[in-house]
Amino acid sequence: MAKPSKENTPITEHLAYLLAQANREINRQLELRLSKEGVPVEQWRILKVLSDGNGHSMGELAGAVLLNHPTLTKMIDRMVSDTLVYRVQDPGDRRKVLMFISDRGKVLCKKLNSLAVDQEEHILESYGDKSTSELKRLLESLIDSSN
Amino acid sequence: MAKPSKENTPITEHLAYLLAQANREINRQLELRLSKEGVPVEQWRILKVLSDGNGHSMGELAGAVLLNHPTLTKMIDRMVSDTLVYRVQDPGDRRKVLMFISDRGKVLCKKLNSLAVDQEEHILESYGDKSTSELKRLLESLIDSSN
DNA sequence: CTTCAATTCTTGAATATTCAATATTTTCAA
DNA sequence: TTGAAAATATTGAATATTCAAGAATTGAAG
Repeated sequence: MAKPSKENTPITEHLAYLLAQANREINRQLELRLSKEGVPVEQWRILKVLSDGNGHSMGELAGAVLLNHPTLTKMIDRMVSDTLVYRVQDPGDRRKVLMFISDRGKVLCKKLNSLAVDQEEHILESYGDKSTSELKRLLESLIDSSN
Repeated sequence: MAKPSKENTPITEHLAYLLAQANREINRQLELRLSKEGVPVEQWRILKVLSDGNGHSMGELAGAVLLNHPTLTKMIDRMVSDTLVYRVQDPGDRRKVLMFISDRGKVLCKKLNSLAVDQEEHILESYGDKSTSELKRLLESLIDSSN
């Protein structure tokens, strides 16, 4: 009888793989919806975080929208050109830049939110209410336990 | 009483976001382990899929390792240079290229598997046996329901 | 005070990914 | 059997991301 080693487990059974696959699929669907407004998912996240009206530093934003710092800087450059957001130097700490959402950004964000809600609703239909909330709960606790 | 609209749900409660966050974190951890052998996660996936010893076409591989086609081609180019895998034209359909793992690839794959198992074990410890298998189950069914 | 380390953000060069176009082979209908 | 459409993989140009270095500011120890 062979030793029951986990080393030969097919890739499709690894948690890391399942997460990547699910993420890829859901993200692809969301991308598709948001492309109606020509906006990448990351920009929607940025707008959503900023839509509390407060200023958020670049470092804070980078963490919140899951982008590393230089990538965020360049994406923000584009969004500033599109007048969706704007920079203000933090008066309390001049190393920091505070990002704010513009009026135009708010308008766009509303449209994007509704597209995103459409998707969540679509998932709820095909996947089920119960599974969805259970999955969310488990993901949250996985994220917690990883820190 | 305001209408209970979902449009203002914070980003952290969206399934798409939770998936992205969990994926990012778990992937980062795996990356860290595999970097001991200087191999990106995608290459481990490729080696693992090919380690059944059969030939796999590029299209098949691309789907299995979650890379799009041109990206895979270029990654395979590198792996061929490193003599981890090799190409054979499919005799039955000469449009296709069949990929095979080399002996060197097999040796590397073994080491990588054990690093990956380490990680899964680490997750099991901190996150729990039950949660892990429940999460896997839910992810699988989410993926199924998205097709 | 002053200087040195740490924090925050940006920049430029090196890499990697993606999109559109191309080349090759197969399929299939006329 | 021929010719057009589909399938498969690669390539090259355009974009995007990352890594390492740089500039500015703050904090804090001496």
